[in-house]
Amino acid sequence: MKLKSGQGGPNVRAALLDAAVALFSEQGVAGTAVAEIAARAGVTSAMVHYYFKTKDQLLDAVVEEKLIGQFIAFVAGGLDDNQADPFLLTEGLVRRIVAASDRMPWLPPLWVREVLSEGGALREKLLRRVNLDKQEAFKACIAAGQKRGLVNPGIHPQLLFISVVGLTMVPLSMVKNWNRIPIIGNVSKQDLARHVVALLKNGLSVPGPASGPAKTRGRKA
Amino acid sequence: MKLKSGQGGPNVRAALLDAAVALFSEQGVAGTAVAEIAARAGVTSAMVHYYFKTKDQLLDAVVEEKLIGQFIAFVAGGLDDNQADPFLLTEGLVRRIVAASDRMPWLPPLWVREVLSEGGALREKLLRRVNLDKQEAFKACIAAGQKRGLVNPGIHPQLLFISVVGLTMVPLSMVKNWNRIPIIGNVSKQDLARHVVALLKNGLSVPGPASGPAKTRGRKA
Amino acid sequence: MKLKSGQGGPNVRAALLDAAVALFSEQGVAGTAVAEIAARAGVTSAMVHYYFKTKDQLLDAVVEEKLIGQFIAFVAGGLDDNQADPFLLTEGLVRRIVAASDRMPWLPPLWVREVLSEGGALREKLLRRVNLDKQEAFKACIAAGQKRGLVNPGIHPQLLFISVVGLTMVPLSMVKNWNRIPIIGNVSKQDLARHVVALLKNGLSVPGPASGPAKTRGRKA
Amino acid sequence: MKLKSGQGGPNVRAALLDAAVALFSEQGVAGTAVAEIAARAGVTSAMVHYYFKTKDQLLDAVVEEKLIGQFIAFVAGGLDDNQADPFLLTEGLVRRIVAASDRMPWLPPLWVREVLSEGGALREKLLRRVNLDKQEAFKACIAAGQKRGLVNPGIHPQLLFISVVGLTMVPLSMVKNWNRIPIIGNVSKQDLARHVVALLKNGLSVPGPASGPAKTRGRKA
DNA sequence: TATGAATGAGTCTTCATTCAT
DNA sequence: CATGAATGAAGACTCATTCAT
Repeated sequence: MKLKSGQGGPNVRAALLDAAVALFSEQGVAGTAVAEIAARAGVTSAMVHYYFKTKDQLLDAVVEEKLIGQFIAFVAGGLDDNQADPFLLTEGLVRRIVAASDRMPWLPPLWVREVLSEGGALREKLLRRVNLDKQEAFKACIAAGQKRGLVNPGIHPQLLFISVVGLTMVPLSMVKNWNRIPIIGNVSKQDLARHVVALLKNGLSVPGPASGPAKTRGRKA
Repeated sequence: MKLKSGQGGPNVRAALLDAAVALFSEQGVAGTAVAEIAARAGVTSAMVHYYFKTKDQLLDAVVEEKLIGQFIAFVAGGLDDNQADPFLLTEGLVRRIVAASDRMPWLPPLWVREVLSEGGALREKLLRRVNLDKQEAFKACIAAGQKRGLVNPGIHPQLLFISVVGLTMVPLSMVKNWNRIPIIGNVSKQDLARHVVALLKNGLSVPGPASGPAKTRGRKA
Repeated sequence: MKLKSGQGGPNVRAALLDAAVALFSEQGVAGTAVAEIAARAGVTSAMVHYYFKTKDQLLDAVVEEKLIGQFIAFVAGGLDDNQADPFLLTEGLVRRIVAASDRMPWLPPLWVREVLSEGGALREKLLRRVNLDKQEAFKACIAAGQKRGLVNPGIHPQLLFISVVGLTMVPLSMVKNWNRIPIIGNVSKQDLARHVVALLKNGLSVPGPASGPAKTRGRKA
Repeated sequence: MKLKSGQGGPNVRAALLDAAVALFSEQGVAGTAVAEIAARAGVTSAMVHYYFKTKDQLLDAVVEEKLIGQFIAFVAGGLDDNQADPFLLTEGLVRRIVAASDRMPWLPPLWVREVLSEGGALREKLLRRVNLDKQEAFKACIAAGQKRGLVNPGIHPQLLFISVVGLTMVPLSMVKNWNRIPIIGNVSKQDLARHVVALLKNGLSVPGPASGPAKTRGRKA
């Protein structure tokens, strides 16, 4: 795996970033030594400082190039259409996130631990850099849907985005351990996508004439 | 803040556990030095080893006494009734979790980072000790509801529990930062509870005669 | 084994000294924590300081009461007679040392490590307190024997005492491990005593008229 | 004393090993801090871990490179000849050990404290690695001598090797303090070698026609 | 007497970082 | 570009010692 001298350059930088996200995903940022990242990339820890100066700046690069440039770009890239329809937009978001976790299996654990968690090592860095327009548009789309009477008025448009994230990222971050947890057992990512889409699309829809589903089903039947 | 002698003993142990969960919640387990915990409790770091022997055993105590004894006991304690009704059961679960985060504000960030995250410092410890019967019963209740035609068949009973956790814990873990995130802005925990309950109860209900909510809105309009 | 309160007193002090020599023998002085000694005696480490003030003063007590009062007194006690005969004196010394190791099995390892070793924790303390008259007398007896033509003139009277110590204490300090060392194998303390006595008595005797023992014994016979 | 860069590397490793054996010899393994070793070699304590990873692995290196590679190799190297003659073999062993203590003055105290002592820090490590063939051959040579009627039958062949060690190592380990001990006083290593050789060669020889030297001298005179 | 609680100093070890080559 | 060597700061853990009760 070691890179031959003379070619290194950009290769090494990329290899270091890949090694970094992989290890951060498995062990967390605080639990990963710079030397481990270097070793996984087949170089010395001094090279990490050569390319990124400090561990903190390596984190900046991870945020910029991996989280924003790779993950967010991928997810946002598939949402440009259908911005009018809250249901299609939401479904698309879910499917893009699940699809992203196939290309970037390191992402969900890293995101849950270092972005979603208070005090996560990447949280502040990401918030400072990321463009929230897409989330703003998502919220607006939901809110508009509610005004048009298409969307369940009990939903908080501001909270739906984070709900989607929680519904997808948390299970995806545990994907490797699903079979170890008896309650979850044998489910696939496709099962997860279907489950979340079913829950969200039905949950977003306007409740039927009977006021509340829980209370009224009895009457219905 | 220093404790006067005569009250030490058990008090200090409890104070150390409290300090530990607070700091773990803010900085993560790996990012929290034993000395910080001690300082927050007003004692020397040697006292942490006096009461817990090692940092790892301190984590054991946190899992046993705080996560299981305090949080899980509290949440599970409120679910004994209504086990027959999937809707009431789910709503109750959500409300207990939100209520728990009032009494134990340190919990959600700690849970997201150290329990939900792969490689989280408390994950394995908790899985080894916790009793999963309640989760099993939850899954069974949902599945039974589906068989009786009361629950949305698109739902995966095995995934609903983790969905509830993701829907609640992730936003709750960011509660302190809600106002800093423009998209979320000014919402309360009560708003969150209402939102999640609305989403889940409607999402769990059986879709109306029209096949899918997303496809049918057209007709309405 | 725990002592009931109310009786403690001298019992505890003695138990602590016993525990100390046992542990020092097994783990060395530097490798033995005060708390271990206390635990072996069934009390708290604070009691060690109550009875001996500091670890260093505990060492003083070990030297005074165990090494001098117990071991040296025992060995010297058996040597009062036969001071005239170098052979009997030497044999007696060997036999007393071996006998002492039966009553005080902790002694040889402790002696080798902490008295014979340069920088041993008890070395200086012992040298400062011990009365060397007996050793002086031993040396004188050997020297006198040489002058009378009874003792091998190749022997250094000043070095014979330490030779006896080395010949006995070193093997005795390894007694527990003899069977683990294939070269030594199955020998008893009695075997050791016989071996050392044979070696010393013959070694001390005046070589035959033939110049070298190895080459000439043939001729004699 | 600090080493200028450019010569570092292997030099520092060797300097650390030298510093280690010197300090272990003076203060014992348990009594020597890693930082002391580093300081004596003119570097930081982190360098000890750079070269040896842990203190325990430093001990492994001491055993391998200093005890086995240096001392045992030196002593065994001089014994290849004369294996047939028990007297020459024994004398050679003594002289090699004494000669070794000139080149490696740190050895005898280290050997007595950490190899001969039960629970010594290097004891187990050495026993696990060392080749005991030479000792086996020594024992066999003595035993063969006995069968041929050349060697004192009172000697235990299995115990002679450890006797030689005790006779040499114990006094050698105290060499620095000889003049402080009045009984020993002013003797040189050469005196010691002569004394031990005289004692052993005569002791090994077959006792004269008179049954026992101690009992018969009376008659003689 | 005896203890539990508390501390401060010290030890081993890790790690981000630097630098000469 | 790339490395090996070196460091300083920090962290977990141990331990002799003290003291109020």
